[in-house]
Amino acid sequence: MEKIYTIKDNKIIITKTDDFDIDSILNCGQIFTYYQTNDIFYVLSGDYLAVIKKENSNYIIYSNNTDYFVEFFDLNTDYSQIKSKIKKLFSEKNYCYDINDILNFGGGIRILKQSFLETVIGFVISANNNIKRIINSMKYIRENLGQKLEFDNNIYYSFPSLQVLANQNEHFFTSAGCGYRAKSLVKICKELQNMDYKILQLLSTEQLRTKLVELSGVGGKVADCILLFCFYRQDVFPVDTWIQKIYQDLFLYKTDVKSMRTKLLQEFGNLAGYVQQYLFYYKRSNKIWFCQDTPIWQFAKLWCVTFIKNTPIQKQFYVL
DNA sequence: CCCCAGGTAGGCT
DNA sequence: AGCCTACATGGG
Repeated sequence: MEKIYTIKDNKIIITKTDDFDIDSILNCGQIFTYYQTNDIFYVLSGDYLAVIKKENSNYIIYSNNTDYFVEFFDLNTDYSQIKSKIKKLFSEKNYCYDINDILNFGGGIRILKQSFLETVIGFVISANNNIKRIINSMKYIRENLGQKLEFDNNIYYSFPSLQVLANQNEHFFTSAGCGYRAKSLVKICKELQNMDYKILQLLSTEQLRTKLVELSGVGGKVADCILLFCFYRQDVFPVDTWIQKIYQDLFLYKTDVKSMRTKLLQEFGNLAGYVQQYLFYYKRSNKIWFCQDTPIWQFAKLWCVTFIKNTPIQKQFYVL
């Protein structure tokens, strides 16, 4: 395997940018704690900050904990190999998606290894919510409960400890813009106090999923996100509204979420997690104009229906 | 003013 | 067990 990075003076230098695109990594919906000014990206995780700049076709990652971010950005995994496996898998099927186009667009995505607490809170807030609002809520939580820290002249706030979070009432989370999820958040912080990340890590994916679903505000989809973005389990396929649309594109029929998950898992096996991210990012970019549920598709459908309605011969067969 | 957003919980049959 | 719906809140 070709190493994609080197470490020099506490900086991580990413030299192979086919497999690392910071914009895709952050905007593919797996993380809610980052921001961007001009061409500089700031990524927050727990107590640490990473500042990422592009210099001479390399990425430079400055951080107060480089080892942490090597793990966080999953830099020791060979994504080229993963992508060629996915290409091979797609070439054996006849989906209407072009895998080369998908990987051309989002091939720089990496699955992050995020902190347990932050991932759980973030994805509980994510339920029936939009990404911008989730980001704002997470920011509010940091800025009101976290510690004020500084790195390289950048002021930022750490993510609060579980103990601090568990002391908050419903009103705090409502102020954070969490809406009706505030109740679940108060509950889950207390429930998390009886859980040990180190022990959870040892469980099988199915066992761990069962445990996570027992938490307040965590259903199947959120559990799958936690399994993927925190526990780095690849044998999960979070099914959200976007994946449901993708499912129809791929298999040409609708079914319930549980069946979709089962089918997608057997379709993609231990590549499921990666495939899910590449597909999600691609679909959400609105690059797929020819498949179902896109504006062009709906326009075409409307036009066809109108045409049939207005055709005299067809009129007698038309049943509302 | 409408609709939607990385769904979930609780009450219903 | 499986379906149905309310749920806050800001942005388009």
